[in-house]
Formats: sequence, C-alpha cells, structure tokens
Amino acid sequence: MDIRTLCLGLLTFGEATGYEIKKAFQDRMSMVYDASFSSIYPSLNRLTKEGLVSCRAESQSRRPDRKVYSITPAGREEFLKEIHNAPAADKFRSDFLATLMFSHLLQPGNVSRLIDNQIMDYRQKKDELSQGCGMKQSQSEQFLCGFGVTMYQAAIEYLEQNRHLIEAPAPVRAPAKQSVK
Amino acid sequence: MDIRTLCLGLLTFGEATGYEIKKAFQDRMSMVYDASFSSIYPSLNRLTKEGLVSCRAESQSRRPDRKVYSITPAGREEFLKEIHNAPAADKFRSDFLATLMFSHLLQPGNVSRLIDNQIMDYRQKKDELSQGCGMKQSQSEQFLCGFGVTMYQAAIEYLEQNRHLIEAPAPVRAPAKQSVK
DNA sequence: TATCACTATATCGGACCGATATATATCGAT
DNA sequence: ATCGATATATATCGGTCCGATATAGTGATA
Repeated sequence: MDIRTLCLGLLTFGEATGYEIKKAFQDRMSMVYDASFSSIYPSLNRLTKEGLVSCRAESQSRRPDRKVYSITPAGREEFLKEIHNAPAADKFRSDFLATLMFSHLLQPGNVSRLIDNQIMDYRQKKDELSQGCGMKQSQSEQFLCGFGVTMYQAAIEYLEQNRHLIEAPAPVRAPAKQSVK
Repeated sequence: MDIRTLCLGLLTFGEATGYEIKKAFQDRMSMVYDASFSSIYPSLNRLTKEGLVSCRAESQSRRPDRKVYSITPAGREEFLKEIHNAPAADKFRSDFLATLMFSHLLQPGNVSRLIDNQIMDYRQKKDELSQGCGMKQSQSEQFLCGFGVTMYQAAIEYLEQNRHLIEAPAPVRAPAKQSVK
C-alpha cells in the first residue's frame, strides 16, 4: 500500500487539501503509517492526472491557491479494488533495539540510560495515544488506537521485566548449556 | 541509523561477505531491521572507500571473487561514536491496520477473513522467533528475541479480544457528516 | 536430468523522507 | 508594539532504501 493509495483512501472521508491530508496522517494514522509532504503532493498530482481525484483551486488574494481535492467515482472504484488485495507484512524498525544488539560495546551505565529513555518515550507516546482515543468517533479508529496503546504497554512491561538480562554484568564462566526450547 | 552503519556494526562480530551480512540481518536482526542487497553492497563499497572496512578478495576459479570485509580500527571508532547517539524513534507500518481504517468499505466477511489471516501470520512469526530464541548465544540476542515474541503475543491477544469492535455491524443511524479533518 | 535451494555478486527504476524554500496569518509573550 | 512561535499552504532537491532483475556456479533431491 503506497502513499498514493492511502491519500486516495483518506479522500473517501471527504475532500481535503494536501496540508489537511498530512494532518490526517498524523492525527488518525500516526501509529500505523506516516507520510511527508514530499510524498503527498506528488501523489495528489499523479492522482489528478489519472482522473482518480479532482482538484478545485480556490484562489486567494496574495496567497498561493488552496487546492481542494475530491475523490472521483473512478478513484473510489480504484481504492475499493486496492483494499481487497492481501496486505503486505508489517514493518517494524527500531534504532533503540538495534543499538542494544551492540550493548557489549557500551558501558553498563549507558545501557541503563538508554532503556530509561526508551521507557519514557513509550510511556509518553502511549499517553498521547490514549488521550486521542477518547476523541475518535468511528469504531475503526478506536480499534486502531487501542492496538497502539496495547503495543506500547507490552513494550514497556517487557523492558521493565527483562532489562536485567542486558544490564547485569555478563557471568564470567564457560558459557552454560542453554536449555533449548 | 542507516544500513551503512549497521553493516559496520555487524562487522564488529567478525569478518563477513556481503552475502553473509544479508544473512546476519535476517537471522539476528529480522525483527528489528532489514536490509536488501541493493543497500548492503553499495554500503560496503562506500565503507571501503572511507577506510572504515578493509576488503580481502578471495579469487575463486570460474566464479566471481568472494569479497571478505573486515572492520578497521577507524571503523570501530566510528561505530562506537555512532551508537552513542540518541536513537531515532521506532517506526512501525502496517498495511493490515491501514486497511482496517477503511473497514467500513469492506463486507463484514472480508474483515473477519483479514483478521483471521493476520492472527495466523503473527502466530507463525512468533513461533519462528521462539524457535530461533533457543539458538541464540548472547544475552542481547535473547533479549531482542524475547521482545519480538512478546510483541507478537500482545498483538494476537488484542486482535482476539477486540475484533468484535469492527466485526459487529455498525449501529444504523443517520450518517453523520464527516470530513478528513 | 530437471528442478530447487543456496552461495555470491551487482545495478536500475522507483518510492519515500528530511531538509529546505517561500509566503502569509494569528496569537501569546515581552 | 514588536518578536517569536505556531499554523496554513505550496513545492522541490538530494539522498536512502527496496523490489525486481540479471548472472552464474554448486550441491541435493526427486
């Protein structure tokens, strides 16, 4: 699912400018997807050329035109086709966890500080999301929101309960046999 | 943290070819990061030019040279500096959840099938990861692995316990006027 | 003997992001 | 009254990264 398709999808909720679509990405999809202007504006231009959206330019005195985009029947049809495709696998990237892969190159104090900060970050994101949850109207959005909160909570608990595994100094012995499975 | 830096990091564990680095990404970092050959090979070339890795070409009869890369002292220093930077925020993308944002455009049966498949996917990935967990030697890797398993488990449980929210038919009322804002 | 999976390299086109540029408007702080 | 921050609103450039594709030998399995 590319940004172009997602823009089309957001326009099924009503007409919008590129700027408003960017806000929609942040407000209702932040935990699931994000997109920058450098993807949104070209997408909108392409969708217009393809006839999947129409563009009404509101000229404003001494300001650049406000371009309001609406989805066309052809666009609606196209989007409907797209969301019936099997979704691609989730993608997750974490610089934090990548750094921890190399925790043997860091001082113990640094590892602890890293984990403390990450927990704080997760907590803050979870709180922001929780607050936003109440504002959402649709069931879909509530569901999405709840998913995000759950994941942050799980991450926080895991870090708290298992941080000792990489904070403790490595046992100086011949490596013990690990019980496989 | 870009792929180039991560390649440098993986070389702190020992010398490797580009192909082996790709395998390392899949075997020990899959749930945290991934990289394709189209990123790895150029990264290795650039690191060589920069003097952060050295390259020993093992010429093989009737096959392209096997290029074995090793990290240099300068590379080690550079990487150490890099992992002391504050890590960027996690990034998560889910076509599955994005699709669910538009579940009002799908038939209830399709939504259920989508969720069933996703749960199956998560279960499979979790099992693969669990199995791999036993094989890992270092505490860091055990920790990473456990993190992944925990997250998959949390996702599965959330989907199972909350799917009714979007599977249930929406209450039939006058449709409120919506906008993307 | 054919097919598959693995080792091993590399590039092209395209998707996407971060930084930057350009204006104006509004609102609170100094 | 002015200053800085934030918001509205557009758009592009350089660069990173991925998916698809190309090439080619080896060994195992069917």
